Amino acid sequence: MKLSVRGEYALRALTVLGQSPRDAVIRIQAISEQENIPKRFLEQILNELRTAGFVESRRGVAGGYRLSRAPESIPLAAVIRHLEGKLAPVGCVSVKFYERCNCPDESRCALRSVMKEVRDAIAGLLENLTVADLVQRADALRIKPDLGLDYSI
Amino acid sequence: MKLSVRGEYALRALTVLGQSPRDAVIRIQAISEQENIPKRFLEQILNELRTAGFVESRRGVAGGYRLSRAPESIPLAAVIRHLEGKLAPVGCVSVKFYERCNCPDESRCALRSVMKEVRDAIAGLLENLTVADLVQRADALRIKPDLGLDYSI
DNA sequence: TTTAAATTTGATTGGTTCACTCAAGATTCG
DNA sequence: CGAATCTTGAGTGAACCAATCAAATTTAAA
Repeated sequence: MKLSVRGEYALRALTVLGQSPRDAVIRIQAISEQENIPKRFLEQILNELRTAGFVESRRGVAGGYRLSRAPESIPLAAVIRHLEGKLAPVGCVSVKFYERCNCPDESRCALRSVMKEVRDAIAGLLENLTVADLVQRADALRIKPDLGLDYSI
Repeated sequence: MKLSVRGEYALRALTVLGQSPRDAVIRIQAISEQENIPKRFLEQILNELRTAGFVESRRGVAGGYRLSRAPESIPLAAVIRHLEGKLAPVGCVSVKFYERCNCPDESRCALRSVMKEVRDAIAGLLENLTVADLVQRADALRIKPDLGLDYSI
């Protein structure tokens, strides 16, 4: 899997919506500023999320976006599949976006058998994580930031 | 991670080389025919693999390519990193190709924490699999093909 | 020593995707 | 009305991808 900037912005935006009260609508402008996402680009992305059914919008002066379902029922895998396509590293091992490859015999392709494992590892994680998990992690990280690889010698 | 056709061809070619006696050189033409890879493109790819140190070549009428190290000591992760770049789905969680992202605070980014897990799952697999595993699987699959999703109702 | 077979090198093509911008329209509320 | 917002579709410049091509170099065999 590879996440383009578009997909990254989408998931960050969904996290913001998930952090807000369920019925409140949030303006694009607000998300754009808070998350440092180009506004015009975010308009486009939120619109895709709307047609995909993840969010709903309200127009006009008191308009904005909100989640259209509970954050627990929006798996990250579903969002990524809508915006980026397959999770699998190659088409010939994708479950939802299968495409035949040009190797002489797919059923005896060693590379394919390895890539299947990679796909399963990725999908196994992303099917079970939802927007609610993103929200929960954001909360946890607010208190205890992940300093990750930033160690000093 | 995403594997482009280039990387896929590279790994298939390495598998062929791994299947042959250690000191034999194999012609591009032969690999191209056996694996159904465009010859001109394969030339370019094998050349990259050579400059990266995975294979060595012999020129002239009895020329060809062979692995430059034992297949057990060529991890798939190393090959993919050379040809495609990072394994991680986003730059901000990549160990070898880190790049800062534009989120307001990386150490408190929920998405980043999720993507880290994805990266670890991918890298955990690909660091431990080598060209020798590809060869071994190819042998196993020759006898017992993987019929995978091709079930009939 | 000639010649054919092979790799080597580097340029280039045509197509696609990416990240982003812009402009004009539609909707809602005060 | 009019201001703020979403909606829609088009368009741009850069990068990337898969593949091709031409020419140079190397080697072994005849």
